[in-house]
Amino acid sequence: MLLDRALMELYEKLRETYGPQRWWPGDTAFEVMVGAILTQNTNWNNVEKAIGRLKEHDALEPERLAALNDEELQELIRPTGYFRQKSARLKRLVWWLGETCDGELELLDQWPTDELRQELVSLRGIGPETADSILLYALERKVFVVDTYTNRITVRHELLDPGCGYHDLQLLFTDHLPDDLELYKDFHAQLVQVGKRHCRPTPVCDGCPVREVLGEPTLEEDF
DNA sequence: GACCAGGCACATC
DNA sequence: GATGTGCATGGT
Repeated sequence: MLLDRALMELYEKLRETYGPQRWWPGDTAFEVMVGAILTQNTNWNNVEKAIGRLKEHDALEPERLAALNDEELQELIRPTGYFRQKSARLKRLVWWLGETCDGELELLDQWPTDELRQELVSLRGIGPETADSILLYALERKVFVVDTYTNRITVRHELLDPGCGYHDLQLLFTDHLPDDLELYKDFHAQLVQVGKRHCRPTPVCDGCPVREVLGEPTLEEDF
């Protein structure tokens, strides 16, 4: 079908432009989960600072992080912004890990993806994107991650209507791409790369590789 | 100084 | 169900 081809062409173009992204950066599944929360509406540079501080304090494993009091944790993650909210979100994630697998993340391998996703989004502070990032990059589940850039790109190029929901965006990709975990991982990463450079609230169309595949965007108002 | 970042929850209409 | 607002630091 037409969309299948267009999406794969887009992916090939992006990969050719930016190279394989090897996402998610992080040494352990837990580090990936922590990063997924810390990066909410936040530049990755700031997240790296916070992760580095957590590592310095040996706090990048569930038990050690749980042992920090709120003020200590907030201070370590301060560079990411929203540090009061995010410290609570991290604490809730760690609590949940304790309840479900006693902090042994390998035990989550037994769980069906749907159930894991339901559990994750039921935690306050973990929405659809954060849950899916955790599922895809920390737990290696075949889930396509949708973010602001994915939204802008598809809407500006009229692949979907403005106002489409998270699930609609997800289906656009899962319905039209091969069932391939590594493709899901790298495609999302590529969309972020091109998004940062070209798909900002006010588009920076000059030299955008997306245009070469999907044509000129219809210039909607900023979002 | 303004704009923006790899969101989410909650209030209000 | 759509729309608006608070959360907060740091880079460009």
